[in-house]
Amino acid sequence: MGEIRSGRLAVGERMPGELELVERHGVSRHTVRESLRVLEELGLIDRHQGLGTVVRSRNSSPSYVQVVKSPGELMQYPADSRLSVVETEDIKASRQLARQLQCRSGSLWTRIGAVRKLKDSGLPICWSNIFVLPEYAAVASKIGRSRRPVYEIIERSFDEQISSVEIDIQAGLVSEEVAGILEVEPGSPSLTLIRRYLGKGNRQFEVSLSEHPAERFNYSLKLTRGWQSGGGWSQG
Amino acid sequence: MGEIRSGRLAVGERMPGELELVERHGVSRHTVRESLRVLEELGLIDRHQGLGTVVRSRNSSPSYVQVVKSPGELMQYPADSRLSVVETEDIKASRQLARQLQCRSGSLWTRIGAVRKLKDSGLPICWSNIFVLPEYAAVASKIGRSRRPVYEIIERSFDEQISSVEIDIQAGLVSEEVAGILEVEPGSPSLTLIRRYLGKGNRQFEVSLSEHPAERFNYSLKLTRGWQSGGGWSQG
DNA sequence: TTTTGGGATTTGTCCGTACAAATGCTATCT
DNA sequence: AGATAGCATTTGTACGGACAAATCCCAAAA
Repeated sequence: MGEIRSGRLAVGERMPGELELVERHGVSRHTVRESLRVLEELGLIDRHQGLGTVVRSRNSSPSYVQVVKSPGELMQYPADSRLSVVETEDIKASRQLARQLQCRSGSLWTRIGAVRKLKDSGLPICWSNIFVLPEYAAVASKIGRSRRPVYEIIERSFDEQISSVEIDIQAGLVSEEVAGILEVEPGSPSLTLIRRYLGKGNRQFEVSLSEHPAERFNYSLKLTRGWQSGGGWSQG
Repeated sequence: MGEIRSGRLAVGERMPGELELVERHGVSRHTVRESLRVLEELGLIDRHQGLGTVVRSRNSSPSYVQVVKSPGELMQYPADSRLSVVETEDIKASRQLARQLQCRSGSLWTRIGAVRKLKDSGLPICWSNIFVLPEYAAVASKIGRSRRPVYEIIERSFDEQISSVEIDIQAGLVSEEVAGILEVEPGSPSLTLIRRYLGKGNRQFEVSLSEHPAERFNYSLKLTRGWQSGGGWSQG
């Protein structure tokens, strides 16, 4: 019933209108519309009132997805570890820092220097430079009071909601500055994570630069095979 | 219009039938059915012909997803780089190696040692120990002949299909053994990726241990907010 | 020449009808 | 008591109709 095929049309081309498909296939408009709805949900077509239906893609594609319940899961720190603030300051991003933060040179941030330690042993597992928008500077006083990640404290304290997270992972050597805080030798290997949190309007509201002694932290991810169907996804 | 709420019913309970909802809300059956279809696609209800509609869940949950078209995108190497085989051998996994490969101690693998270099300058960007099942050992002769990743060569050459990929990321220092091949000082920082590829029946068929000089490689990922809807996902 | 308004076309929303398929319950038969 | 058939209920599929909203094109007016 109403087997609609877009195989003969190029991507970007206009499909026959609903009423033409009704005539052509000898089915009701209801049936045509139902078939088109499925195709749209599969991401194969775009439908526009007044304009018509355009081919978007010839086939739906398999993909691979990693899914986490919350960005907090991305941090992968032990539950019995705590972040405590060491220092804060208001800064203007230098060109070099702007490159790391992926923001405009000269833009204003509040920097919060903090160390994360295991609760029982006091072993430090990371040193973080957390940059937040100045309008969120008050978050500094709440860090360490709860186990919530910083971004989440911001979400709850201000009118903000995460839309995406970007993470860069690099290897390096612990500098003299940070070696004492982390209780390691300067020059020992470290894993650095730069996490950029984007909120409403895709505005970047927090960037965390976290350096971890190599033997105290590593990072894992898992992706499973899934299928894209027009703005939606199914896991295989 | 046909605002259907399942808030008052427990999971597992039967919802009012379509015709009852028609009466109750004073809309047509078409409208009721459309609303129920959306709820079903969100995974909140299960509908059964002759039986009725059952509540499956109270809410759909937000999540965060990273989506890539193929596991090849995960490798993040420059397009103009090539992998070339240096050595291969059949091995039995020691206890230490088994821990890294996450396989049984004593299990058999074919190890393929290979270096990845930039094509033009010949600059080495990574040293890989690639472990494949012995039945896939013949893949070694195909590496370097095409730009396809190893797992994909295996997929195409044998009856295998990826179901998931697991990646561990660690920092360390380049050893004497590998320093010459990578043309860096021993003890300089490196980023190591352990990639485990699982195929049919979730059987692990390839594990790659790849070590990169820190300044020649880093790793990025991006997750965006999405919604789970009963076996499917939508990006926010 | 540019702008505006009207008409044609197309998809979107909601109404109604009819019949089929699936499920469960009850009554009757063996 | 167990099996079978019929009926009621419920969802599934497809038909048709009417009107609204969005888009584009063309002709007329400024």
